[in-house]
Amino acid sequence: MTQQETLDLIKRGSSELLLESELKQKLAQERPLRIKAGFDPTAPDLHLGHTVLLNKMRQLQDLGHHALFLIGDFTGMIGDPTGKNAARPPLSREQVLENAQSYREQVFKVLDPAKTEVVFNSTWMDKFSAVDLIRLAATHTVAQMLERDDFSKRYLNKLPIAIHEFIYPLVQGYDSVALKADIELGGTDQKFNLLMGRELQKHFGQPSQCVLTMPLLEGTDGVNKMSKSLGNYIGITDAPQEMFGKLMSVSDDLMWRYLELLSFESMATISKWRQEVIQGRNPRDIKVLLAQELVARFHSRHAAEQALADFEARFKQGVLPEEMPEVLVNAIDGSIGISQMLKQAGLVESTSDALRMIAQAAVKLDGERISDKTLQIKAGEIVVAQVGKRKFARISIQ
RNA sequence: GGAGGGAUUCCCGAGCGGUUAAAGGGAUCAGACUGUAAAUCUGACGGCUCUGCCUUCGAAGGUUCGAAUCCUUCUCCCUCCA
Repeated sequence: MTQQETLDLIKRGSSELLLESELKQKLAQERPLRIKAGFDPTAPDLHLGHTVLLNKMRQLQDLGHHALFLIGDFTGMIGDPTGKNAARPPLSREQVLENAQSYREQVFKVLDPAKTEVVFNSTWMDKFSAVDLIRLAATHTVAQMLERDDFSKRYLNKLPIAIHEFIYPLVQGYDSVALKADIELGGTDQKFNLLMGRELQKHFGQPSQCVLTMPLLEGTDGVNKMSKSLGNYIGITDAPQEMFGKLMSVSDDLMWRYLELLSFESMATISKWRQEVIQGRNPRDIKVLLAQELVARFHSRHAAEQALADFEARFKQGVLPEEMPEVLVNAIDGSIGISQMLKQAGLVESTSDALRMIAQAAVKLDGERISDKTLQIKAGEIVVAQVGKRKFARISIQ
């Protein structure tokens, strides 16, 4: 592969590469480059949004480079920055380690374990003294900090910015110094922090890292970036059926975006599909291909086929899914009210919610629509309950 | 240190003594329609032992027959001056 080809491969799907000329020089050294990417220790459930970045990291590993999977436990232990969101309780050492383990399990579905080093920034930050920190802070001015989009917006809108929030980018940047990173990967929203790494490396007499930003993947709502807290995510540990279903529920427009950022199909194939859809092919068919590819990647080929079959049976023919949560529910005096049962089974949020769902004709028991909200179910019975289109449970009454 | 402004249900945002579980919008959920899509239409959207009861309007007290609305103290945020 020529250097240009390598470079094109690295840039594929990315949003921005800074600076290309420096990366060329680094590549010319023909040594494994140190690829850094940082992760928050608080959200151990990886979703497809994370995999955009991880796929790129994997690609670099396949080119022979060394991945540094950084868990920001130091920053995580400080807690949530914005006073607006209810203060997030700082994580304990145990929680951090637990989360890190969970990361490992998930991340190696994408990354090559042999070429990955998992590191924690507490390793060096715990040794930082107050003086060190002040010196680090002295490298930048408030005006420079306010260049960050997030800060300037909040400043303009008269929203609070806590002092320690300024520390975050500095620490993140310093991580690059500590790790002697050659390239740092991050979402486009991370650009400021990534550039901070460049500045600080220069300040500490190191060659500056290159910065490769990846586009942010929109969540299933098609608007906001995929995130767990917004509930618009598809987790890589989601069950095959769930993953399949979530992918199928994505809008047609968003489907193309997902193909571009998540599929390993060549760009040529994807544009061919796009052409076919313009000529009348049902976009649904393409979505099936996407859903199958991803389920197969995170589970298995078999699971993907199973999920498709299940999907078709359920929604084309209205058959109940084969697998659903099994729940035990306790009756009182030999029977239980329907709303109580649904609540205990976790199909609705509250009794009131249950009553609402019944009033809205959303509840089915063994396929029969229920309209009687005072219905009692006897102990010893086993019923298949459905609320809405997607929520099912096989409930045993005790 | 001084002066002023603000905190409303998931979010934004009305309300400024009773008709207010609290307008409107967004998000969400359900039903219809479909390709479990989008768009659209309809409805729901604090909790419960549910024709009634209980708890919410930053927190705690107080005034009142009655408070999200008035008073006091406190907490937090923003702006300007120093």
